[in-house]
Amino acid sequence: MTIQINKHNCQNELRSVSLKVTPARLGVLAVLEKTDTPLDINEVISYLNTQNIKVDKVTVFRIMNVLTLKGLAVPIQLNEGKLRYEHADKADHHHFVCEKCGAIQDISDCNIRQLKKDIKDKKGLIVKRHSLEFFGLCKRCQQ
Amino acid sequence: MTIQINKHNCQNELRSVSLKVTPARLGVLAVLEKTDTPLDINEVISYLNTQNIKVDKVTVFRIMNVLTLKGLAVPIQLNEGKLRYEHADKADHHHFVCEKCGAIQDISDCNIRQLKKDIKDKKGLIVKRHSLEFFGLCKRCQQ
DNA sequence: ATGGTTGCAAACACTTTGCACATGA
DNA sequence: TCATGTGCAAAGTGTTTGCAACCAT
Repeated sequence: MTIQINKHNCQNELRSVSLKVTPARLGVLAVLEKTDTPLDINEVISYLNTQNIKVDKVTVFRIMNVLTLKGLAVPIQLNEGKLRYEHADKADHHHFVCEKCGAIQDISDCNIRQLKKDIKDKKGLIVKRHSLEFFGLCKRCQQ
Repeated sequence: MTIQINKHNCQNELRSVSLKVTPARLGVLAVLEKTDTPLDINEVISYLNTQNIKVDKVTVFRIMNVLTLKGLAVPIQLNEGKLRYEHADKADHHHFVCEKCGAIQDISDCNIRQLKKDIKDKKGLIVKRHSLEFFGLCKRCQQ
């Protein structure tokens, strides 16, 4: 049931940006939708495999690029030397990365609007997007 | 004259963290000190070449790693798929990257302290460092 | 003298590209 | 049907590793 609904949503998302509906794209959108932490390419592929969707890594890279281009996915970088991706609908927050165990959790509500305004007023720069990531120790790793 | 002073400083910096003083390391520290924008490995090598310091790329990577480990340099990532480095003494600010021309400029005073405190109080996470980068259009590219 | 440092070759991880084949609309 | 999407091979880029030779202390 839920799967049907999600699948339906994903189809509409793809059609809304003039992309053809394929199993690989549906799977990628579905996992981005159902997952809370940003995923890297290998994690996406693992998920697709559990769903019996067989995709080449290159294809996933291409899907991520086109989803990013169309605004359905957002790439983020957590200083790992690789990109992770989130569903665009969830991308209005930031992340906390535990430096010890690598756990990633969301930090919402960064209230950075004022800062952007200052940058425009004082420096004349137009900020279109920003990245803000925190690194430290999660609860468990503090002990 | 200035060069002498800088060289002297760099030597002291290296000794203060128990690193041997070598031409390559002196050159790297010098360029990090004299440059305002964060540099990638190739830019560092180009500079070293202008100073007639011949170094292998691998060596520069190793120097960057050890300087980072010792706290003399700070790596930053501007969503380019590669690292840039700054001298640690200049690393208490953030950056603005023009999405059109690629120009990088400093944004100081991010006043993010309150945000860190909130994260600790509300979520119990200890933030040791953060990255905050802005992307948009610089003055010239707005026209 | 000797342990840290470097150069070179090779490997590694992530990502992109070219091209022929396959597939969705 | 036909533009678009995919798989496979290969290449590109950034980075790390192994090892022998080198050099700062």
